[in-house]
Amino acid sequence: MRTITISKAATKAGVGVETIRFYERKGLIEQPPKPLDTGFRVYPEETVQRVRFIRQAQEIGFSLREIEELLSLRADPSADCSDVRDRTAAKLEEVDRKMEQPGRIRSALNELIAACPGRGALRAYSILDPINGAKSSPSHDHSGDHTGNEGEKP
Amino acid sequence: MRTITISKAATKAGVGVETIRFYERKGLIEQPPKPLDTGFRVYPEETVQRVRFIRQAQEIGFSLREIEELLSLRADPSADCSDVRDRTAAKLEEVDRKMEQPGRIRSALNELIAACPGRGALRAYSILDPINGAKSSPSHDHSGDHTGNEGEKP
DNA sequence: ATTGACTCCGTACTTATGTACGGAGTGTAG
DNA sequence: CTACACTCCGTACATAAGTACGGAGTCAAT
Repeated sequence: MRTITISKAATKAGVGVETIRFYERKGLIEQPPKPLDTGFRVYPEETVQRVRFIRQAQEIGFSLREIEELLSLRADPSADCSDVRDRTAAKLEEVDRKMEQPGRIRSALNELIAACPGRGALRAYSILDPINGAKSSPSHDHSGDHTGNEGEKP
Repeated sequence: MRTITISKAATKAGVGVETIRFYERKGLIEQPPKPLDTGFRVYPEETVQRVRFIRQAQEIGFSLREIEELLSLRADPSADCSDVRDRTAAKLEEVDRKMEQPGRIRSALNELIAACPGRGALRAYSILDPINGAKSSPSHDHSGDHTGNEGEKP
């Protein structure tokens, strides 16, 4: 198996050496073997993929703790399968929930682009409008919305 | 226009009072008028939507700074439309990029669920495998991948 | 008018996620 | 063998995003 040094792994994964060590301390990547003669870490190439996964998962709003959970999901003969399946399904729901919002933002941004160059766009138009389902009348803002979540203290 | 107090706004938006004040300091929500007699902030209901948008955008990995940019995208007669359009298009790309990764994670999770209950699953199977396009042979791992990003220092 | 909830402000504390530093050991090209 | 890059470790520093605190003013009900 080809192995690489920490700086090579870091470069390939697009992070700093310190970040690798940080993830190691956090338990996100396994302590690599450190041959006794040198004491230097040697990494399998797989580690690079792991670090890249971590960065990408972070980009879409997963915390390191959540990413650790994602990475711990494994199906192997020794695992409690129904447990793994449950936790995986939970994560799946989370991901699905995460995908809804970008969709809304996407259409809002598209509407914004569409609204912009048109000379007829007389009223101010922000990204929040399509999201909130704004009416076309700027004044007389009947904002008594019923989006649930009426947490008024008793 | 119906107005509400800070604690009501916070409750409706599902955040703490301090968070509202924090967003205000950061410029994410406009300083609401504070009538001279009382000095207490009065919020339009719209603020609640704005705060909710902020939280949702955060969930999918936007920082407060990025969210401020999103919120500043407005089409109105006084704005430089082509500029707004460009910035909006840039954000749109960013959102699209963000949506790719959850898709990959989604299928990886699904594969994991599928692989789990099957008795035939002899080899360990983690979320990284489908993402990295793992082969079925556990040993003889030819990991010389060419995912670009060869940053080897000269 | 007193009480209890709410508000103000500034400042300090906390958690997550890295980054940087410093001094010592290691490995290698010339 | 020397110079230079790379590695080790622990600790300190940095930034983002809140969260909590303390003392003082305000409001609404009793």
